[in-house]
Amino acid sequence: MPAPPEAPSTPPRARVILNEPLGLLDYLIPEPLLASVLPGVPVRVPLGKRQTFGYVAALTCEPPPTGVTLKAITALDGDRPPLPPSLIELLLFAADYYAVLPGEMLGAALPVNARAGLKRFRLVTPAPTDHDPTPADAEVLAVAARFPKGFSAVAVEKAVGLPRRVADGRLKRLVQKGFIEEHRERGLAREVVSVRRTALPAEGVLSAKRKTAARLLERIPTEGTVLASSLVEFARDAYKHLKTLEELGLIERVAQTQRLAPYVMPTVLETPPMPNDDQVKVLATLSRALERQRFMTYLLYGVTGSGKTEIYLRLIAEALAQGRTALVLVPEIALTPQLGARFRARFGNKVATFHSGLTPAERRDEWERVASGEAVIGLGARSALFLPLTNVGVVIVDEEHESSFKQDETPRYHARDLAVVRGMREQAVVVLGSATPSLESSANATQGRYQRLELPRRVANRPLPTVEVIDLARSERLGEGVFTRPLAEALDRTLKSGEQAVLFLNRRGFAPYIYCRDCGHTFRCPDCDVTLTLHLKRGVLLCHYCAFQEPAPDVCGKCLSHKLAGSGLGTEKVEDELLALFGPVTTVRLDRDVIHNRRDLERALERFYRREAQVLIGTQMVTKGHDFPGVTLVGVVAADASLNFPDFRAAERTFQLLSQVAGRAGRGDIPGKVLIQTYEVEHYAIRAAAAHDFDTFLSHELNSRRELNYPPFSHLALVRLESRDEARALTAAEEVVERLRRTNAELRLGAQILGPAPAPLSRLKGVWRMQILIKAPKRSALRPLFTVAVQRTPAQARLILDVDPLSML
DNA sequence: AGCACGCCGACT
DNA sequence: GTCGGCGTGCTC
Repeated sequence: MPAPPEAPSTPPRARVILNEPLGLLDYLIPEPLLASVLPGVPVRVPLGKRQTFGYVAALTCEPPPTGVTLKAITALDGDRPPLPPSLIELLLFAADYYAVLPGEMLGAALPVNARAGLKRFRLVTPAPTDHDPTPADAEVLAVAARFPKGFSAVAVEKAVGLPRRVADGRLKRLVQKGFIEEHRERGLAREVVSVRRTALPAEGVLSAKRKTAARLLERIPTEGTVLASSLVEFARDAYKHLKTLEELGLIERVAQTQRLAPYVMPTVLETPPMPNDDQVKVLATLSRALERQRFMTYLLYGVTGSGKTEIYLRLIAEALAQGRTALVLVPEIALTPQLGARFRARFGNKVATFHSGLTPAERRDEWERVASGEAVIGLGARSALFLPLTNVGVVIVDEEHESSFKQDETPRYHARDLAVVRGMREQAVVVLGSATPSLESSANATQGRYQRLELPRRVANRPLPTVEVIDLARSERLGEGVFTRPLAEALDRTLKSGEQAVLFLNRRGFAPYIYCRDCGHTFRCPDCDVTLTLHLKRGVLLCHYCAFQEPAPDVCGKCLSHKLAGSGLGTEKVEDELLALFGPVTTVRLDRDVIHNRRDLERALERFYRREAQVLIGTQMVTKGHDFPGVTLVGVVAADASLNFPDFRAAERTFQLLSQVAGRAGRGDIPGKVLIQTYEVEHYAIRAAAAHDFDTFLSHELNSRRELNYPPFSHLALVRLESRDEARALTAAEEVVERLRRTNAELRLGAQILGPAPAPLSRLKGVWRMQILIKAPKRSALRPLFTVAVQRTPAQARLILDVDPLSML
């Protein structure tokens, strides 16, 4: 038989990644658009009966799948800038790696998350009488009743533990029946607002009362315009004050879709400090790599206070000189105004900052400044990974061990890992910096995939603090037993000499556990599988997972006995004890009880920095990179809480926590001292942290991981099934585990499939949680397992797949 | 997001 | 049989 003639060349189609939870879909390209439809170009497309938008991912000539009639692209989307094709490739890689739909990945990458629930619902009162709620209705209505201010579809999905589709369907029916009503949140203004001076302020117009407005006015140049959003950094409610200025006739608003004038940086550019010998050495290696323009990942192991930021700044300057761009990722909490200011002091308006404190409009502004090429340095938390930079020369992930780089909702990507991938695709120099690198990165360095660089000394030759471990089992305790004598005495000396101290404890509240001495009854959350924590000042028992609270009881709920006792301790009790032992000490507390947002955090840190308080008491928050020159003593009240965590990373996290908190001591001229109270004086994580000995910790921990076949010696994935109904969660989990086991056997993947078992937190917010852990010898073994796990969500349960899980609670 | 379809138990 | 109620699959 003669070979079939060459198929007539089909016109190319566009393979589009949509802003919808969908895979790639193909569209015909209308004749006039043939030349302009290229990878990265934004397009409007029909989808079912509506229009949506997406970005061209690729051009293809493949025939469409049978039974599909292709629709055509409606138009180019003129409202959006194109995405760099390399970014689209990254999204596709990530979608595959984390087993999510490409469209879900795009949703996470765009600056204003269209899915974030603009549509909200609220309960109609009184309830309509022409319908009776069916059982399915009642389930959702029960949830609705908990959100008097209104709720999103996502809230129902989470609270009821149903797949999104089911939740949506039920909500729709409830709206039809009149039980709930829909209200839309105000849409985003599409325009970018700038302001311009119109007159010089007459004497006395800006009265003393309008201090903030006056301050803002100073930031507005006499020539040209400045973005309104850029002024938010000088006054939280800048928009309000601008309105005042406008009413006074001092400025006028210029609304536009494009910015006219670049944001003028009012800060004085700083003179870079001279690098020390260690820094010079590290920089030499990094600049050589940058010059060669070949991808390499460096693990920059630099002790706390060793001057990593200066390395970053200089390396970025070199990249910019090459005409390339830079991406800098930092943990959310580390992105302080000081850090932003330090970058802007060097690079002015070339920096775009990106963090959760921005309003949606501000996020879009910063994103578009990058897309337009005006900003060439992207500095931000996790999601800054997706800033549309082109020609990236440097990728930096600071504090790379931080767990906040992993997103804890779908898509559950790890920004550090994807940053390395992005760097690879851009032939960039990637720097992962940390004083306590993660085991994964350390192992990569040991195996030669990354190159390790070191900054072993603090700047200005400041010594590392001395660390002393105090045995809680043997030491004399004072007062209620929170402080041992050595810690109390050290605190006393510090306070008397007018220096500052940091007290760290991993738990907030007063007592994490209340029980009845007569019958043993414990007070537990009705919706979660945890004990309630006593918060004495607020007079409540509080659930730290769902915010359930009830008045602190004075009788046992079961036997009515009055003999209630608290067990364990939290930051509130530490503060109490401190005041009881030392009298009037000024303190700042730093935990979620007192700190509700960035503003609170900044204010509290500022207060301590200015030495308006002598002791800083807090949870994890105190460990993160703050620099307080006055701190000479750090006390870890109890290291055990973190060590006894039911998770294979407990030792690693403890080591990191202790090292980081210890790093807060002695950053000024007086050397620092650290005291760690613990029952586990012999534990290697504690001993190594006390000795500032990362390498000993690393080899210990690697041995233990190898024995138990945990990362970096295996690849993990966690499948969780959630439902309000315990039996449904279990049945669903059993169904999934069966599919996984069969595929594992059939394809001889050699993975271990453990479970189903109740999650360590077996119930949260009324939702039961069953989980399955997959341990695979090779990454490639996971892919087919993901496919069968995700292909069909079992009835009535929510399936969550977490690739490379960081927390298994 | 919006629609088509199929299943199931209840009712004509 | 048929209908309302409900969950699921698909969208190029």
